[in-house]
Amino acid sequence: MQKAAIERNNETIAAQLTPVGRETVQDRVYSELRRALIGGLFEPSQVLTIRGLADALVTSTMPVREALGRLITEKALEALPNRSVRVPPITLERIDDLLRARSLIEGEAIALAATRMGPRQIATIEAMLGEWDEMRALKHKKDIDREATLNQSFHFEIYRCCGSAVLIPMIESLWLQSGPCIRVAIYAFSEAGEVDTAHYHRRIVAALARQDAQGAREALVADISRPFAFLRDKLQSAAAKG
Amino acid sequence: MQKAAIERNNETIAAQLTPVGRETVQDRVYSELRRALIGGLFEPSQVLTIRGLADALVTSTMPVREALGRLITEKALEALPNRSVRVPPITLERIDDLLRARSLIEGEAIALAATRMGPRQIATIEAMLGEWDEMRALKHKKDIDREATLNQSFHFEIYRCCGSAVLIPMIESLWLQSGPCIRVAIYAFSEAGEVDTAHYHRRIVAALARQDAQGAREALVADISRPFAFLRDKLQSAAAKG
DNA sequence: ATTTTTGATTTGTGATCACACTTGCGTTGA
DNA sequence: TCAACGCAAGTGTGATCACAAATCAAAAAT
Repeated sequence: MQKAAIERNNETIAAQLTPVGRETVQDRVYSELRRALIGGLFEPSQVLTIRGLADALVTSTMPVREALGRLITEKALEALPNRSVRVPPITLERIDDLLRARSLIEGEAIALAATRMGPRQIATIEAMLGEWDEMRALKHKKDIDREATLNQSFHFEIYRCCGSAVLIPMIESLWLQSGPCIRVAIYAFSEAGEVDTAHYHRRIVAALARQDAQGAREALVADISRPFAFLRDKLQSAAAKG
Repeated sequence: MQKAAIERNNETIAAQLTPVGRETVQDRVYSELRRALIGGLFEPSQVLTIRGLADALVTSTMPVREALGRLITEKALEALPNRSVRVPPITLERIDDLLRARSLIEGEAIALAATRMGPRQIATIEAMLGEWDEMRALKHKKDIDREATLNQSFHFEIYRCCGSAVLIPMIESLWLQSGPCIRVAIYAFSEAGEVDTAHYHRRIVAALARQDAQGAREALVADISRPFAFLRDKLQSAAAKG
């Protein structure tokens, strides 16, 4: 009985191989739609059809309809009484509502993270700061997508440190809901002279580095408030006109 | 052209008829599973199968699998790597995590509601208080289900007044997640000499009646903390033994 | 006696089909 | 000219089937 030897051999193999994983089609569809939603690829009020998405994603309707159902329950999409689904329209109340919820929950998450982040984690997000500057220096025009992705990574790298398995999915849901709104604001931002986002991120990192929970919370709220405030003004002036 | 007359006739009919609604099977399955989860009919760590539930609910697998998918995304259920689904197990960290999130979000919701509830709404929840006392007086033994239902109605009647379409679904998700845990505590409660829940509810109503947002928040946190604290102790002593 | 292997059953996933409802457009009627 | 009707294309929902992976139990091997 070479049980120990076999065991040891298996462990050696396991150490060299990387798990292949078994992602379902539905998972891929869901992830793809999430990415599109957070990235603002869909416009508010846009109607989505199961067969249309299935064609676009080159699958059958089955994975798509389940993914849509999931997105509807987290309020990333909206089920109309006609049984068609659309991305929720932007309203003034919704903007304020989303900002309030995000300030509350993401504020709490970063406050928790402030007391739990070690030098290792601080270094990670500082590196992202550098990456950000670098990207800005090159000043590529179409990097608005990369900017959004980096911004997302920066925030969630912090939130992950809050140590709450309950808060993080809620934050993801909030990003999903505010994605289509935010993107509208971001586009407008880059046209109207742009503010330095990196400045806000630096304030956040500074507060986290000195473990200042309250300071981090305030810096974060300032950061996420900007696009919402911008969007709010835009909507109000549009309402005044029309 | 009797257009006006026809219009009037149609309105008369519409006033007498009640909309029939068009609830799908999937919606019914979803609601039923939600009810079971919040009510704690499923035990933590219990594994659920699609075909098993479909048989129990007397439908095909299709509506069930979509409902399960939705419940998984809101963390009411958990997808194992084996692709089977179970109700999440209770751990100490999870209990603390859930209590913190609920205090934060439901606390905010009740604080908002405190400034928005009119005499009409106050009267409604006061009536529920009376209903509660009445039920207690009869002292039916098996009314633990009704108690839970009434408790739920009481809380959500308040939350509905916070005027946030974003916070309420999150609170529902939190109840869904803590349902299985809470029920364990409630059962233990009713065996170990029970505390007067109505007392806590009265404190909440009193604070709301005088529009005391901070007082209402504190009273609410005290209310929802009890079962969690109880469960926490129970789990710790069990861990000390085992 | 313990472990491994083999085979049968169960389970989740995806595809396809049938049906009912909605929508859009062209025709018919006043 | 315009509203009402009717037909056709499109869409969501539910049922059923095929298949692969997991689970479990009995049999075989060590």
